[in-house]
Amino acid sequence: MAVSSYDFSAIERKWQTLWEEQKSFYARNDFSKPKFYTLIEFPYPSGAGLHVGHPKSNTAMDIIGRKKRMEGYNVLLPIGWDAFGLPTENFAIKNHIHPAIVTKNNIDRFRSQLKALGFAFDWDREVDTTDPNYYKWTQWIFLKLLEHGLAYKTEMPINWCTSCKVGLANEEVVGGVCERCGGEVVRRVKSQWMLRITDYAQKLLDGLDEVDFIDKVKAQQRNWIGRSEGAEVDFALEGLRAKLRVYTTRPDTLFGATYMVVSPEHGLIDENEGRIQNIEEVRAYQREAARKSDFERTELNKEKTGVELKGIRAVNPVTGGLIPVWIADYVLTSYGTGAIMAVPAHDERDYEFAKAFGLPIVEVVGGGNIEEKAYTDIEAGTMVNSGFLDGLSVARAKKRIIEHIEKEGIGQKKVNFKLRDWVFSRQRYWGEPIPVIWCPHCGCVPLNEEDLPLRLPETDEYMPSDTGESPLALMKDWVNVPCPRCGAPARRETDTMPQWAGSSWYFLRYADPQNAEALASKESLDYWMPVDWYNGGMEHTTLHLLYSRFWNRFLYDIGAIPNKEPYQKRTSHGMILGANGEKMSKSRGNVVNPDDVVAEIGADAFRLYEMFMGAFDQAIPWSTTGARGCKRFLDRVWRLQGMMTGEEGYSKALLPETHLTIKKVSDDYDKMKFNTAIAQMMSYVNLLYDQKSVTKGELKTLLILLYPVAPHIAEEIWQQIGQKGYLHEQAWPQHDENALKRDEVEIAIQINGKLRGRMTVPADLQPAGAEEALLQRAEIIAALDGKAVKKLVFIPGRLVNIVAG
RNA sequence: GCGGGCGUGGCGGAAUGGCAGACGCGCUAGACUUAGGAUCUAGUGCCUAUGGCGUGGGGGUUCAAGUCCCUUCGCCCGCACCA
Repeated sequence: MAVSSYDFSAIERKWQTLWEEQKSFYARNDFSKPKFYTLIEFPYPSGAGLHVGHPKSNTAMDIIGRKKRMEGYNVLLPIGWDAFGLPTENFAIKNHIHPAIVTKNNIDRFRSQLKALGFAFDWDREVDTTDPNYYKWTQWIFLKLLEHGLAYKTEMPINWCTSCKVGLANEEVVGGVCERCGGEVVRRVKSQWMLRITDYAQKLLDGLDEVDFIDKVKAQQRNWIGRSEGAEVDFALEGLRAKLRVYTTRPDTLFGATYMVVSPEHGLIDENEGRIQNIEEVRAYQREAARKSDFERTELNKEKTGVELKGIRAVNPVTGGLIPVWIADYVLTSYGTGAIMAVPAHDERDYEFAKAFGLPIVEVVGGGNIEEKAYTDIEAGTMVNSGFLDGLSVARAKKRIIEHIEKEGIGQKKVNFKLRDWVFSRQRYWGEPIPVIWCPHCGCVPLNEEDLPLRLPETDEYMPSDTGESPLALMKDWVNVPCPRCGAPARRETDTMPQWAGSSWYFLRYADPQNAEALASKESLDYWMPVDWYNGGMEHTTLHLLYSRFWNRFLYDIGAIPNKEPYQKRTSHGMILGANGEKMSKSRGNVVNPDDVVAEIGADAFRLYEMFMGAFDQAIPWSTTGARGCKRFLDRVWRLQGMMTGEEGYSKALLPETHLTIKKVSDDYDKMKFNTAIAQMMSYVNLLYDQKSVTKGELKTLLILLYPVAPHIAEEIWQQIGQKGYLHEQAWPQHDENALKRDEVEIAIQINGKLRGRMTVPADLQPAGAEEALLQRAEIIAALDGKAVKKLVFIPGRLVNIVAG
């Protein structure tokens, strides 16, 4: 072994084996100790193996967990596999290997890669979403949702990925294309299972006030839920009994509603086909809108299009005026009532539409210039041309008009959400079967709980079909079963659940992963939940995080679990970019393989570098030389052994710096400021090298501080210098505030705010009464250079600033 | 358009309103070496250098501004015809 370097591969293997044999990091079922539940997002075991992004999140929570353990907590840091899903299935189809085999191989590879990085996982609690003992409970939760009316099947237009041949949730369509494969997404009407997450919109919004999530995550969740307050108002239709109901957030502008618009899919057209004089034109417009994918429909949103429904006119309920009704695709069928009252003077879209089609624009809020553009300010402006609202502010007018319409029985206050129900079925093989049976007599019959799990049938026929029917439909033996209720011949549901299902409750299973009687025992949930600290990627903020909060809240509401919110604290790590500053991808050729890094510099240096690269939540490019620098630092720590004196305490010369290092590293770990914690340790080691010696006490403290980031080398040196026991059994060191104090400090001398010199003064020198003494100092007289002193500001320990002229 | 964030050396980045550039990378010179992606020592913001200028630009508050306020430019992320 070279003197200057340490044999990381032998050392890392040694400690990993020992930790595993001794189960050093397994959570204890000792419910009397204070607990701390740290969670990372369980990985999807893809064929590509571990990505450098995984260790970033894992190392961070490993550091937090190891430190908490040394502070006396019973720590749970579990790991598992989110293993159902399309990429595995696609790989299986392409290579003619069963998805279960592909999954097993991928998991094995991930497991060995993670073990090689030395994470302090509790490997006894591994969960796998594709294990029937696990998905039994995913299916059980589905049955509960069904029982409580939160799961339903309906015909609806869905987002259909033409490449994956699968329906997608709104959340899975990004920029008009499939989030997974980038394929074109079109709308197709299909019968789909849906989960009524919209019933939980308000609860999911309110729950955010109770948890400690980083602001960015809270903001994105609020944005996605999209609560708005307004009113629903009925507009009478000339000569018809039916009314046209609209939703508006600006009921105050009701007097300015000069026309109405319904979405192309609105029922008004079919119901009044005979009355519409230009029905041909209207039908053509509908066909055109239906043909467009959502992507095209939003892409082409620059110019407003639409057709007037000739023969249909509405009555403005406050002015009594007759106003035209239009059909246009800028009105969405999926939001509000699918119909709007258009107030062109005070809404940009209505303004644009009115200009395009020459519709009247009536100002009802004064303060803007509606000749130029719509006036949308709700803070300023006074009502005009609005009868009994004239002279009121927008806010007051809103209250008054709602009172009015409620009294008149033509509408009421209404809250709306942008959040849509969750499209929950997939027409694919590699997912949890939905445990219901369709009976010609009884309809939709849920399986009995004792018949769970409903296992995926063994088959080689798992290709998706263009018709959109699940491959499971081909398996006659499996599909055709008697109805559990009446015994008549019936068929199983052949759709499977989306990948989000298994990940929506896995954090609960970790509390008690072997339980066959319940998703987890009450005692274990009472003890472990909620998750104290959950770190994951920003990309899961609107999908996984919202879905899992929904399931957790539902399970709480039915009394299955003890806590409302699953995660007490949520943080997010920044992406690791390729060396060229771009996102890592195979096509860009800038992917860094963790195996290669571990082979070159070892797991400890790899972990250290990922924590040192920069602020934890920022996106930062990878640097191979930077990673080597971290290896260099560990070599320097290794060589401290040769400079060690036998003294158990701290040397006097470095006493303040030693205690400062304890304080800074401890505080910074807790705040996830890993980069500055490591920088402090580097500075400290540089100082030890300057001294050319280190006491045993100092080295021991340094090893404990370094241990959460670089556990293998720390344990090895600990043993090499003759320490008994293991580092993870040690108590976390405390700093002594008194020891931070120095006798003398060097402060800056500023004249008019500019640096003009330095001097050393007693550390306890206080501003009161110090001015005279300071002005006698030779350094200050020199810096003043004869100028007259006007004012003196002394900041102890920092500087003295003299205003002079 | 709405929401969130960012702008500091050649690079990654540090800085409770108090000495800008900690720490690391890279680079330069030297030492030790048969050798060096090893180690050690010194240096390294810029410039017309005993001084001056510097945290995207402009203005302001302050004894003191990367940090606070106003304004402007640029970039990134999320959502987006949500009435």
